[in-house]
Amino acid sequence: MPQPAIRTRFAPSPTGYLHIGGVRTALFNWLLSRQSSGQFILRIDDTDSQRNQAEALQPILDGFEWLGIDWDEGPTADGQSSQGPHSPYFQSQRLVPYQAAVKKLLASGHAYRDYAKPEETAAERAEAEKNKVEFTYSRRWMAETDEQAACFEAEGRVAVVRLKMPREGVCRIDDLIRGPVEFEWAREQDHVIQRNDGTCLYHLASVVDDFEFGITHVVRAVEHLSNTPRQIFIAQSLGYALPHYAHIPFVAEPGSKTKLSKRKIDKYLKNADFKALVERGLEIARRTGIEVSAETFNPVLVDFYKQTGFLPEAIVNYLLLLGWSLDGSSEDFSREAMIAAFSLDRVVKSEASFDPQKLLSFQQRYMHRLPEKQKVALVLPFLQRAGLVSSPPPCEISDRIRAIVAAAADRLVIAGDILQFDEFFRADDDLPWDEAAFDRRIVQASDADDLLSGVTEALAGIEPFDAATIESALKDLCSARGWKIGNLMAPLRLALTGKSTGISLFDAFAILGRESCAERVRLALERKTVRAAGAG
RNA sequence: GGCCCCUUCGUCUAGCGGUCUAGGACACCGCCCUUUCACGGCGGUAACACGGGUUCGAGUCCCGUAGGGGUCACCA
Repeated sequence: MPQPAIRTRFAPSPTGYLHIGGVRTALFNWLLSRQSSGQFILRIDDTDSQRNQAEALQPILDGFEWLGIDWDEGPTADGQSSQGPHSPYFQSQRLVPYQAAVKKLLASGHAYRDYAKPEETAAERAEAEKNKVEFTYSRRWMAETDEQAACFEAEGRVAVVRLKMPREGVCRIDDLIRGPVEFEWAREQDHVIQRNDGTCLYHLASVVDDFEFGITHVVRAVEHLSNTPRQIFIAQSLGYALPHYAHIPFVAEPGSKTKLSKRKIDKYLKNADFKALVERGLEIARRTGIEVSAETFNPVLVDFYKQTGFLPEAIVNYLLLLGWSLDGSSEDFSREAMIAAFSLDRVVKSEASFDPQKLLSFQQRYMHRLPEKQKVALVLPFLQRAGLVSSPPPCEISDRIRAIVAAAADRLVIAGDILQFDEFFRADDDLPWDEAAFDRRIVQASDADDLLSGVTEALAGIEPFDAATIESALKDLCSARGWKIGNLMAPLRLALTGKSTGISLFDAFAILGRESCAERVRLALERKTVRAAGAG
């Protein structure tokens, strides 16, 4: 039996960035629409901002595109216009239907013109606060007739439009995730729906749009649960059929239950895992010449993942499981699988905290499965941005990248990690030395000279110059000279790469080639002499 | 503060009255593999917030308490 088409929406404000929690909300909406062959709509909630909108919207659109969350109706990819049967999808361009709704509400007596000055309502609030009683607006400056309005206007007052909320009874919401939730109408305030300059506010706009766009399911974060009654009041007063509501828990801070916010980076940096991820990203950014700070470049924002070379599939899979599960053990979901399996009734009710390590483990899994060819394609732009490889890459460099990607295997977790293998793309005399390790294993090691010169001699006779042959040649060398292979590895790795850890050393030999290896060993010995003299 | 929501290992979660001496994943700790670092294999530590009910029987149902969170704008 075909399911009725579900129309869902995600409504970002153009803030200039895409928040990871927002992505999860969007993902749940998207999934729901896709499994019913319905539509997912992107609506831009910009009733408040007059700022540079296109610019602030672009990162959001780009983020969704990168993640593969596509929308059927909403802004065009460049954010300049709308596409879809209910265009436009920018709230800033929908003043006419909003004002029509306000007019209707006014006519039916569900709203009224209020001529109070902001300081007058503020004073009423303060009074209620002082007396420790619940604030209920006196409606003293309410105008229900034109006559009353004229009177207030004669005093030089200007009106806003407020909802005339019920003052008895309860509002019952049958939430698809939380079950029935009740609110007393009397505790609701006469919310402003139209400002004194004629522009409309979010709640009114949102309800009108949800109706006009034919939204069947409003799936959003729990922080909206307590303002659902006023939206229901607006919808019912306008004669709209109510959409289904589903309030999902928000994404919480690492190790906490507080809502994840991009403003509290300093706090999250105290979490070791979060900090490690940020630093890893910052290092990649530094090497690729992106000017960023932890403020604007961190795992709360989607751009971080894009810029450091995460796989969108891994992020989406991780986010799917943050607050939803199919059963106790299924973790791998392809796009098709998650569309088929997702359901609102298996959304967890409590907040889920963001865990950078678990995200990383998903990334590792997806990277592990990625065909080598795709890994190479993923990694190349990072090398180019870092200035280690030209564009387009010379043929022999492509081979080298392929070889390094293969040798790096699972050491390459995010694409930007390729920059840890920069020594393979540098000139022999341009290695970034690990000074401390070099001093300890080569300068201060009495046998380093013997070992390294021994290798230099052996190098010439290795044929073919591949990892397996090199390995057996070096092992032969060791047994001939009575060395332990373990003692040889550390100084040799340092000489060849400047580092104390990395890919298999035999692979490193083969990738660098005979001449480079010989040259690097020679340079290391030369460097040892210089440093030993300097120390003495 | 009022109202509303939430509460199983450190974290994400399974559990819809008996099969739970609570299962899986990440992390962590051992061991194996190994030239380093990873991967992998094997094993281990670790949780039902508390108190009352209901019931033959409660992680599972009900009521309290505590804790956590959200929300109370001419923001969205």
